[in-house]
Amino acid sequence: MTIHDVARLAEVSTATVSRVLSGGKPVSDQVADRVRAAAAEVGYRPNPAAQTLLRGSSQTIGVVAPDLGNPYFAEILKGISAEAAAEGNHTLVAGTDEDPDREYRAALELARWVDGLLLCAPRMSGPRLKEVAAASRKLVLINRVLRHPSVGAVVVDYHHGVRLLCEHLGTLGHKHIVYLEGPPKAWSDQQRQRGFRAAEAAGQTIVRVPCGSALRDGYDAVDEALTHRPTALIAFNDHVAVGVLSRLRELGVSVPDDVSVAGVDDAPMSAHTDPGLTTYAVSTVELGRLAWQHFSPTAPAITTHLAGELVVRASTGRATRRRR
Amino acid sequence: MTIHDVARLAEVSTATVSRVLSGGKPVSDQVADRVRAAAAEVGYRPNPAAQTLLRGSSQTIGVVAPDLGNPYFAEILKGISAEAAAEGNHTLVAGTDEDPDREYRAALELARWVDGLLLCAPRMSGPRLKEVAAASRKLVLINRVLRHPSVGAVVVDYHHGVRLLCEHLGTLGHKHIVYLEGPPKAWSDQQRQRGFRAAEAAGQTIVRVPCGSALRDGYDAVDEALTHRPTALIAFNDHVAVGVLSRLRELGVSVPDDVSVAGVDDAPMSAHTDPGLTTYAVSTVELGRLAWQHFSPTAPAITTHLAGELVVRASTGRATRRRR
DNA sequence: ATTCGGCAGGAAAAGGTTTACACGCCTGCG
DNA sequence: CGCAGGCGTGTAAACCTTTTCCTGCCGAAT
Repeated sequence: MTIHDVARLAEVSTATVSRVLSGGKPVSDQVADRVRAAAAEVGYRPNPAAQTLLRGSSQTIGVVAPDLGNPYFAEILKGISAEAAAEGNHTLVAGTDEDPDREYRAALELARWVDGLLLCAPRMSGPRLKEVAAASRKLVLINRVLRHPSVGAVVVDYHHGVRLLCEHLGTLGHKHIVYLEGPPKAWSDQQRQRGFRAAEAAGQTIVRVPCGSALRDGYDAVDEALTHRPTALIAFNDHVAVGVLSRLRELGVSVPDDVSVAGVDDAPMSAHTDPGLTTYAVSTVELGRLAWQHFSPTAPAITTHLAGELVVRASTGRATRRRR
Repeated sequence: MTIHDVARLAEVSTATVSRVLSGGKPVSDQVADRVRAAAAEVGYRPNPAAQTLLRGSSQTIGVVAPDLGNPYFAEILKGISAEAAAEGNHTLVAGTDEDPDREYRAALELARWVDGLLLCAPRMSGPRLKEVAAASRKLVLINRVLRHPSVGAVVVDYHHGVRLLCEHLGTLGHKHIVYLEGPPKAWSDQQRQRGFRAAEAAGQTIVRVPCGSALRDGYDAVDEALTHRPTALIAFNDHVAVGVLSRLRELGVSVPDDVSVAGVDDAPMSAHTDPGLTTYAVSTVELGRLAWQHFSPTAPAITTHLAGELVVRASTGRATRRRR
């Protein structure tokens, strides 16, 4: 089952077998046919480990994400792995369950294997991130920036997104808004916070309630959020917002009549909730495509900014007087 | 950055370095410290390709799924990769976009790399599946059975699930049910069909409407489904059912007052739709755990059956007279 | 005192592939 | 007719690690 077996069977050298199958220098048709026949007969396929060892490239990229169950990351993974597969690359994946420490270890571990590493929304500290950058041949970040000469990134402009959402709500008369915060270490949460500070400067009241990034987090945070008597809720992302809608329905709070709800990201299901979710729409397809481009050997180590757009659906409406 | 550099720096042989770092035969403390210091100084980490070549094992499993964006597969991937990571294994992933041909090629490709291959709901033909089984060191299937002496599988009892759903609907007086079919090649769809045949034998009328496995498929299939004037709809899975609910809402069809809706799988969001989705609940955590167990070298090549349970939520109610 | 056993560490092979270099033959040109 | 060059093929090195086998040394036992 090795190249030697094929060579012996075809009565040629291993070099010739390699040339026929991997296409190097020209080989006479007669010999090539014999080799191909022999290879087919024993069902020969080259050993990838040996190829990797020699070439120094595994034709593989690594993807690390905080939560593979989150549709946002699942979509990104789907996109990037499709792009990779189209060019004959493989995708090695690791979930970290939002644990910065596991994330760090997983990244270092994968770095040795892969040609390039994609870190989705990394939570680890800056110094550790630089360590990972040094350990990996190519590092690309999604939704995190890092001042480093060899690291590419593609980030969504959440600052802009939050401002759009707040302006939209402002136009509808909302002055008291609760923001259900994402994971504390998340860079993308900090970007949203910047947007909220701008909204505060513009006269809106923003109350921050700790929450998280999962559906269940949103569901659980609603009760506390309502104690602040907001006229509108903005969730860290759409996944959270779905949980929020669900809990509000349970409590008999009407959306958007009693309270408006908005999310961020435009998850696939967001158009299908009841009511449809107003959100800041980001194309995960585009995100995956841009991230993939950063892996090209010639790609410059720059940060690409990706703007989304406001999608208004039925979950936001005119502000009514504060409840209770 | 190779073991030779460390050996030279510590003034020992490469064999000793390997013994210190990978723990083989005993090494004197004095030498061991010198090696560890040298390794730390140059930040040495063994080359995984070389280790793989030598050991014949990559400490990696491969996962192939029809659609990584489908929460069902995303959850399974999350579970299996977590299990794998806990034992120091990596996860290589490939999406196939429901294309049996790409699935076949991806499986063969991955088979050379990995210690074990997990095929989620494979759509490829039986003969091809056997080919993949022969090419891989260990093959485990999810939601597909194959008569083969070395292939393990874990399958959900969809036949049972559909019968439970139909009985539940029967109790509520439903006699005219539309089933929104899954992908034609899917084994798990055929299992559901068996369940429906049992329901037909019990006197219910089942009309089959081609649909698919994605949210959008459900949304698109509703209009045709309604032409059959059913009192209840059963979707291939919950993902599809969410699309169904959305389209019904758009059409002003009330659930469950005008028509009942049920899904299969109990996706994370199913408890949070409006109305909550009646479904046949399957634990993806359990599914992942069982699949992982099959990768143990001592695991027998058997098919494990996993039963779910009926979860009744608000989307199913008493049958009313047929609309229109 | 000599031999044997045990222990620490070194040399070298094996794992499978690709590719630079070398070699031989044939052809074409001087 | 002789030499050079090109084409097709073989040989062997390189990629990096682990592990087997072996060597040399020291202490203990006969």
